[in-house]
Amino acid sequence: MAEANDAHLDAWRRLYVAFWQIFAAIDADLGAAGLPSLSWYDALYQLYLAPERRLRMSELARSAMLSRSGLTRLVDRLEKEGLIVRRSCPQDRRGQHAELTPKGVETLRKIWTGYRAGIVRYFGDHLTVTEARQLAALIEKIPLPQKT
Amino acid sequence: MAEANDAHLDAWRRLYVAFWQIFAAIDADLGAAGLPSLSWYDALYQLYLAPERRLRMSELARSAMLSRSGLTRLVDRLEKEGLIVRRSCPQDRRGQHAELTPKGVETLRKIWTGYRAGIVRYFGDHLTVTEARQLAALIEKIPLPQKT
DNA sequence: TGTTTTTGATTGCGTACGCAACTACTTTTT
DNA sequence: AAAAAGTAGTTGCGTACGCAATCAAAAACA
Repeated sequence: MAEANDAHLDAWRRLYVAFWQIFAAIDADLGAAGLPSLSWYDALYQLYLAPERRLRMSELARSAMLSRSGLTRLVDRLEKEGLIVRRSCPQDRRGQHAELTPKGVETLRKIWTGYRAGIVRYFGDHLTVTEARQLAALIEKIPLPQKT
Repeated sequence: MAEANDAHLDAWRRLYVAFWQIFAAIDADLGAAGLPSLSWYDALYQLYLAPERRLRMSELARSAMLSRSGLTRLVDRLEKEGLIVRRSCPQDRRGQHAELTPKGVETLRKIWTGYRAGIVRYFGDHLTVTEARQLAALIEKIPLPQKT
């Protein structure tokens, strides 16, 4: 294990504060614009990326960074709004697919418009393209923690 | 407003995913070690930094990035554990100070031990000192959002 | 000075989340 | 094939949070 250098701790602390503030500012702007929050975006976006725009509940939970029970409730809310539908999975009768509806795609686009504006305003505007690439490259050096 | 360049959006997305995963991993390790979570650390640490180790409730709410009501409840829990005490403020009889107790300092140190280990493990170990400084410098370019 | 407005903190209420227990189904074992 | 173990998703319960309403005290104003 490397030494717990001050430079690392300092970098983490700055990142921590900046991230939370930016995140909160973006989410607040979305709310003020009458748009759903980022947890909805994350789930809808993962479905949008998936083949046939559907995922098993557990897969979606992992990619949306939620517990399984948390995801069940989030899917309940999304389904109540007609943004997704549950479909029982033919291969495994225990399983469910969450599938994006056309209305869900439309909502995803609306959220993205506001989300992108927030990213630009609170983050992108303050970095050049080169700096953004440098930042991305630094982040890429950090492996995602393994769930143990 | 600058153009919403792909490099910026890409950098944000990587930062977003990495931050959440690291944060969740650290918090999970703290929980597994029987230590309080990072919201406690944040509040206790802000008090630790403050002159006479006390702050007005509103000040603490801002620096701990919580709503006032959220902070009231957090302070309730911390006070119940004896980590802080409320003291009514002589200058303003509406006001309260939250003041760190010796037990609070001790708990802060315990959390920091685990927190630092998590930062090292999930973040610091994957960057050189130079890279950590570069990352900190990039983050510093981004101003904290103004509360509007 | 008395009244209105503002401010600091708390409380009621609703929302979102995780953990552990549960149900239903599948896979493995014997 | 029957029993045991494992897995997918949901539900009960407890926790943490924000918003809006509230109360007490201070500040601004008349």
